[in-house]
Amino acid sequence: MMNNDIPKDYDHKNEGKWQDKWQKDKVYQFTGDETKPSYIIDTPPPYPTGSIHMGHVLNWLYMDLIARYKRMRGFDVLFPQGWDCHGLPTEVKVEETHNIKKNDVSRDEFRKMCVELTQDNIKMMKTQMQSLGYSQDWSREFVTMTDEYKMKTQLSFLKMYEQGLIYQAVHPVNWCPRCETAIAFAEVEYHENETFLNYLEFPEVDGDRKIPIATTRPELLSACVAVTVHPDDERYQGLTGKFLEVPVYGRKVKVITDEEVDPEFGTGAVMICTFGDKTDVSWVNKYGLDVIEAIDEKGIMKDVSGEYKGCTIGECKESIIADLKDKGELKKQEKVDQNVGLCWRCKTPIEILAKKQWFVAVNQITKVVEDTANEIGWTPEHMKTRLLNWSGSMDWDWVISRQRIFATPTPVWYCQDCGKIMLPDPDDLPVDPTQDVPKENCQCGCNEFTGETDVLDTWMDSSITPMVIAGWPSEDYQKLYPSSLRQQGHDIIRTWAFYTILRCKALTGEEPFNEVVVNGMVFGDDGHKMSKSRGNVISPEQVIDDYGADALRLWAANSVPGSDVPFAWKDVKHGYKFLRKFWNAFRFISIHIADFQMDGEEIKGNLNPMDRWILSKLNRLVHDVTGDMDGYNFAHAKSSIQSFIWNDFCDEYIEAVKYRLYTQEETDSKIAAKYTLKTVISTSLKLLSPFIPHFTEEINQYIEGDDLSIHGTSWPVASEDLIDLESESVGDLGVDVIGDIRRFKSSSGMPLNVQLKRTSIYTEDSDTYHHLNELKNDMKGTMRIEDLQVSRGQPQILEKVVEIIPQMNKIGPTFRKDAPQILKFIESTDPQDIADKLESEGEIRVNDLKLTPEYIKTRKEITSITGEKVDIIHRDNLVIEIIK
RNA sequence: GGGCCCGUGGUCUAGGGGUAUGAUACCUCCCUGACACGGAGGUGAUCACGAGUUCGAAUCUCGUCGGGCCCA
Repeated sequence: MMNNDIPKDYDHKNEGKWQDKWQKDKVYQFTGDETKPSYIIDTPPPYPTGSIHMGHVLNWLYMDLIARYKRMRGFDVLFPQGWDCHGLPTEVKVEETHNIKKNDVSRDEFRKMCVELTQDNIKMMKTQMQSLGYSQDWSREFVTMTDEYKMKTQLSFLKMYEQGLIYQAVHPVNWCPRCETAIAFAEVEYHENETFLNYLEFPEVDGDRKIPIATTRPELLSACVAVTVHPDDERYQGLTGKFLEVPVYGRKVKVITDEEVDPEFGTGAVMICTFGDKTDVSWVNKYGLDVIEAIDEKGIMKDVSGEYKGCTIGECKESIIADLKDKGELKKQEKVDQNVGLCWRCKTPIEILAKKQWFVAVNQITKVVEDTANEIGWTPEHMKTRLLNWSGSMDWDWVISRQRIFATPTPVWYCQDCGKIMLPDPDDLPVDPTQDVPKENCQCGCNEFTGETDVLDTWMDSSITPMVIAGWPSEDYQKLYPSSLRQQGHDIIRTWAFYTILRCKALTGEEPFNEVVVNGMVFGDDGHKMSKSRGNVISPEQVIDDYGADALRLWAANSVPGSDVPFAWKDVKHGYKFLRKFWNAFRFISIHIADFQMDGEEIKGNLNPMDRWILSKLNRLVHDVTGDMDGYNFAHAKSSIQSFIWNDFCDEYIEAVKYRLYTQEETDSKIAAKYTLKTVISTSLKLLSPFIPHFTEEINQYIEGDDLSIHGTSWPVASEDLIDLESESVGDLGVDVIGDIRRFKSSSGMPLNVQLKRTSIYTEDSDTYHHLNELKNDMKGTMRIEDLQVSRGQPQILEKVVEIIPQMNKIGPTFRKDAPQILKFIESTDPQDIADKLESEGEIRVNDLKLTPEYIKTRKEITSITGEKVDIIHRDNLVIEIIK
């Protein structure tokens, strides 16, 4: 050890140096040579936005902790990193950056721009990830926009199509008429506004009744396919199954009933259209109603609108209301509030259009997904319930078509003559059907094809990662499949978990991962999920600049799977303080153990009581922390280590060992102290290394040199023989008595290093007496006591018992329902009388109950002092008498 | 509206039938030969509310209220 090189302060700016070294030395490389059992992490591929956020920090820290821990436990760990590239935000960003609309350039050109942007974003995020010290094996990086990956996504499409799990059908989608694209629910922004509820009348076809209908969307009259009322609504009894005539268009529509109708709203009779809102969609599905398309992709009324054909939606609405008014068919108008869905980016009201789409037949295999979910271990367990509840309530299949450009193309052509679907040969993948053509003619003889322009949902890419990282579709992918672990945030359980289990099970017949660990959300200081739109974001880089990655990691590690974590600067600062504390302790120790050679067994025979105390605690710590890591209880692991180092080791042990280190000769006691210091430091460094990899590496170089990374060492094994409750209670006694005297000095204004003339400790308990004698040197040396006496018996003072403290944990189980009698007795009797009686007779009869000393504790005070002026400290079964 | 989770000192948090753990903030004292970016002590919680089970409930049960995530 080169102690004179150790700087006075720890500098977190060195973190980068270690990160570079780890990369250079390939410390985290997966070997795959099967000399060790493998442990595979199905790392979620983030969307390359260009910057990582606190959610990533938390999510990846869990994976990194597990990866590092498993490596040290002897596993060959595969911790790859991928990027889920495809998606609308990138298309939007490219349009903004280049100031174009995507249809202004060729699909290919547009895609190229997206690829370039994504490559830049990946590069930035990769740098950020490395700056946090995450131990991914970057030689295993995967990127979903590459040909290699697209080939896999398309192959998975073909295989599921062959199995009948992918099909094409007409389906409603959210559509932005301005952007001319389908958008996901997540991309719909809801906005409150006011509109008119228009009251019309639909005459009965075979009768005289006129049914009042209230609608906010009269422009969709042409697309009206039914009228529905609540089954219990007395106003409309006897109407079910009858036909009504739609005003203006004269078409006949049936009356149906449904529980979901709110009789209080409007007239209680609702017209169902294609598609006024989401409820319309569910009714159309539920009752198999017709689909009449009145609005086209640009938001223009179609032929079925009759005279309004060619109008915009707004124009049509205006005219139709005016015309109805003229004819006297508009009975009244009423203002109502409505929640209208807008396109998140251009704020145009969205429409629901029916489009031909590709689907994954979710409903066919929900049961299989559920069974598979039950075979996977979930931490926390209740996250599985979320998934099961979700999958049980799926009523639509999964729409995988997207009307976009930057995504994996749907590998399908349509014959221009007969419309037959043509699929590519698996060997030719990946294909872009808008550019490539099928190798063979259609069965009908035609060789003209239209390529599918719709691309695939990005979840089609990212739901096969466990297979991809294992090398699928190559034959030997099963060696690395299924993954050992998937780590993910709970906000997207319903997408990633459901889709991944579904797809992997369908394609491989096996579950994708053995275990799932779910992390919570990171909250900002407003108590909400940290997000750009809420403006409560703190960037990881900001924290790393000021306090370093390790301090940030300590913040994130102070959490457990499933629980949300508030971000707080003070927690980061606290982590930083801990590093400094450890650094200083290490610097002190290094002075003393600079040339110390460990040569085990002989030293172990010479251990002092305080050595045995700290070593027992250390080994118990190793045992506990190992259990915590296995159970993913990171917060508990982290705080136990931290409190051990800070309180037990620094505040107590080091203080109690100083007097031994300051002796001139190399006594056995001094050697034992050095051995203990070095053992504690080295072992706790290893326990901490997954949490604070840079800091522990920095210190490790001073102990071991920089040839061997601490991250290549193995996890400490608890020496059960050193875990000894007796040694711990002896040491605890020493810590307590030293603490009492330290506090005494402090409260009587004495500097800690001033000598005490004489101190006597009295006890009547023979074990305590024995233990105090063992600890005599430590107490004397640590507290600078000139003359320390340990005696059996009582000091020559008068004392009074002022309180009897009932020990509920003993009284309760013994006396059960009689416990209140005991408590009442204690409360109503003079404490001194109780103590005296117990002292003289060993028991007290309370009615028929026998109260003995083990059920109580006493608190005493000195009432007067005899002889010399002394100070007295009471503690459990001993008394300390101090003469300054 | 539905599913799941959570309400513990000012703030954050541990525990999950026996009188509440720690951190932070605040106050007081102390420069002790690693660390004042440190140490010692202190103030501060009827464990969201209400009922029930029990000798005993923060803990179990039911209900109410409040919050979060996801979904409609």
